[in-house]
Amino acid sequence: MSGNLPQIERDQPVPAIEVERPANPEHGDLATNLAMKLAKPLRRAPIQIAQVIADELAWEIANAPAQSPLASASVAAPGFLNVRVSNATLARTLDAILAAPADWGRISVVRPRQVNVEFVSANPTGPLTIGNARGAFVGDLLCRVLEAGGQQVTREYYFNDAGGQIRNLGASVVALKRGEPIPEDGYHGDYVEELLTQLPDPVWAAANEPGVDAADAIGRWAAQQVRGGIEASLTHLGVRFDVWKSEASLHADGWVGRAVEKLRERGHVYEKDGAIWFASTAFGDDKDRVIIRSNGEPTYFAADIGYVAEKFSRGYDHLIYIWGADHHGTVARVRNAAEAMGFDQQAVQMLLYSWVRFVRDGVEVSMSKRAGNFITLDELLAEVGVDAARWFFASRGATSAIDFDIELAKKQSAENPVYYVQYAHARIASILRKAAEVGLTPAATLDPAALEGAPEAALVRSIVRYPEVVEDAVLVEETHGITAYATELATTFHAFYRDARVIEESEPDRSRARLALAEAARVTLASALGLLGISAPDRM
RNA sequence: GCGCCUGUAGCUCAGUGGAUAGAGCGUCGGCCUCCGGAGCCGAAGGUCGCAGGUUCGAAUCCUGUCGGGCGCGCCA
Repeated sequence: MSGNLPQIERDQPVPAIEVERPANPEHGDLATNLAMKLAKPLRRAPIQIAQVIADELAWEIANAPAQSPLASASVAAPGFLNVRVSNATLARTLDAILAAPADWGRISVVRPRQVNVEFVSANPTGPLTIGNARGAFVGDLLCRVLEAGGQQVTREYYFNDAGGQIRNLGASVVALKRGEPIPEDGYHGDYVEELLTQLPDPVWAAANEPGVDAADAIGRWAAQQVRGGIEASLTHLGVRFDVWKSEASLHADGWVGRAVEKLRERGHVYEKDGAIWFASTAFGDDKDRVIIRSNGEPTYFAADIGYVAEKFSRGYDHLIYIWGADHHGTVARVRNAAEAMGFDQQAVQMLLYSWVRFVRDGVEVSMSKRAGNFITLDELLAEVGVDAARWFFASRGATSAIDFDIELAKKQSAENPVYYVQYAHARIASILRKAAEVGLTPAATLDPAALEGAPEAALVRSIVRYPEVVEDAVLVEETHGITAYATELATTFHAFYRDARVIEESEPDRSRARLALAEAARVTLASALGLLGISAPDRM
């Protein structure tokens, strides 16, 4: 464009320009605000700049159509440059999808990292409840998105199986066993009675040996039982953890002590009122934090600090914590402690998911694990189904506060959008089966002319957008763009199905081209659902 | 009091400076001689909490303000 437009002065900052998909397809396949951004540095009207570029592109398309991926370029007020992609380009993309379906949607990795994602991390004092649900789904979905972006992800679960809570759980079981009332701080859920029925005689006998603290011993046994149940629940919803880390082991293996020592060496701790404090304010925190109590016991925060060091010792480039919004007060101190130990604070990040307000017929469900009135995660999944629950959480941003009406979810389960998407997938699978019966298979090489029809043009444009959707999801580390896209692609396919008859034995060429489009749509739906951990059934 | 999050259609939620603010559910009205009707088409429904500001352009950025949630332990 040097001949028609002035040069940008050397000291002028070059503005960031964007290329995007117009909301209105009539505007073209891609649009850019380039001309509007250049208006100021070039001192020209945006519409004029856009026209010069559009003319140049049009000249290229006319003179060397085989070299240009575009079919046309046009200008719209106040200075948008809109282009249309050629059918040949689209046809080649479809060929590539069918040739290597597993690679479709895979994006190029900029910088592969080892990432540790810690989530759920509920202590084994009872089964997982619906209160733990969002953390489980948000964490798993984040891991899937990170993996889609090429990161090496470790899913980690942190728990305390030795603290006062565990002892209280043990005391509750002991009381039931002895026919005594459950103590003040004890647990009352049905699962406590179940634990009692599972309690093996030898364990009970050993707990009652002289000199043994029965509540403590039974608590340790119960925690193990409960943890097994938690693992089973998580497996059921499709989340497997690579590492289960016990808080007690951090102390036993010396990580906590060494971390405190490290902070001391670097001059970030001091003593006051008989306790040892971490000077968190030096890193911008509101107040300093106790790490060793005046009675010599380390705080929970001390274990956190040791855990950071322990995690980094395993070679991770990045630590991510999935926490409920109520933990935001602890974010700064943990990151500050990491920095104080010499780690990069940027390498320690917390994703705070907002609270889910569980509602039944418009009335909030109040829960207390201790009092025993709670809904377990297993019960929720039994009511609404794993796929529907996954979709529910995947389609909402992690930080938005949301309502979950259980009755509504049950009522809507048959009309849940997840089934709409799965139905589209099953429908395509059925068409392909039927086509194969009459000897029709998807075309391996698509004729660009086959994409000229309106139904084909709309469907192919929806399909080829998929990698951008994945890239966006990786970038923002959220999944709701994927659910929205999958819904849109399903809608586009249903419209295609209505307008374009796929199986037509009298017109095998057109039929095979449409089968190729249908198959590409199916591959894309399966990939999008798979990314979310949701099944893509061939029949429903 | 201080800090973080949040306010978009009847409901649940998208929209990370661009064109006419979208989806699902719900409501109303249509569509089965034909590849799966768990589908399709159409309609109604919005002062983007409010008020200023920045910008060619603001739901989006800034300031103020009102409402909602959460956090401010030698608890875990």
